Amino acid sequence: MGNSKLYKGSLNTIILKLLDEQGKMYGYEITQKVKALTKGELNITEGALYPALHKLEAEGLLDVEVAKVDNRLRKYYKLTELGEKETVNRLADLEEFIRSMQNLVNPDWNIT
Amino acid sequence: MGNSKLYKGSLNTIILKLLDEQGKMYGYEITQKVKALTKGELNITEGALYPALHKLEAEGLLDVEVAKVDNRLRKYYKLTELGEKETVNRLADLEEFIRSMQNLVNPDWNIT
DNA sequence: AAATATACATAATTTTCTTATGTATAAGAT
DNA sequence: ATCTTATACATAAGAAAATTATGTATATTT
Repeated sequence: MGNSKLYKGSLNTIILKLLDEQGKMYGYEITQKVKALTKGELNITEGALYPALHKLEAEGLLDVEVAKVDNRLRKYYKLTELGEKETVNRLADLEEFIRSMQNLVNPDWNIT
Repeated sequence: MGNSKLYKGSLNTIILKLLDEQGKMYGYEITQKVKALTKGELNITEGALYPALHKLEAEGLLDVEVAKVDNRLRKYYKLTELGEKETVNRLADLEEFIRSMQNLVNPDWNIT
């Protein structure tokens, strides 16, 4: 579980990537999705997620839409046009970073 | 270049891995090696490196040996026995983290 | 002679998390 | 019926780990 502390710096990009894929998501949904996709490896804490969403919104990368489901509040986020452009860049950076890390840590891995 | 900000949390493991490979290295050498291995992608700043080395030494994972080459100071670091054990664990964690990130960011990549 | 490279170090600041705490509703378990 | 867990948001305090700026000193290249 030591891994939960290793994703620093990439949370924003993960959020953008998921929203790009899924169209729109709400916060809690994002935490569950990441948990599922990583088989429990990455657990995004609420204390990290919500401030991150607010910041991305403030930067103009996300739009928010409030909904009420089962008498409970949900805030659906989706990419703005600017957000879509930024997603491409940040994703490219993250992918390059991942490749670099692999090269350092395990040059034997083949990525195809 | 945006990448230089993305390696948070993994610097210690990178240092340990390199020392495991190379036997012993000094600080400046580590920065150059990482730069070379990643083709300029990852640039470890001195403000990050030296405190990291000192901390690893304080934790008992590294031993230091001072040398003078060309009238200039060098501090060679190498893994202690404890350091070697820790390297195995942290490297496994980092590899798992990298795989998780790949799954999130680019599930199409095949790692063989 | 000046600029760049080598080689260390630390302090101030910023970024980005974790942990703790709070509110509120719904669903499942005892 | 009550307690626990899940859903769903939020923020504040603190810690961790970087960046940036600054400092010292020697060697090499221009």
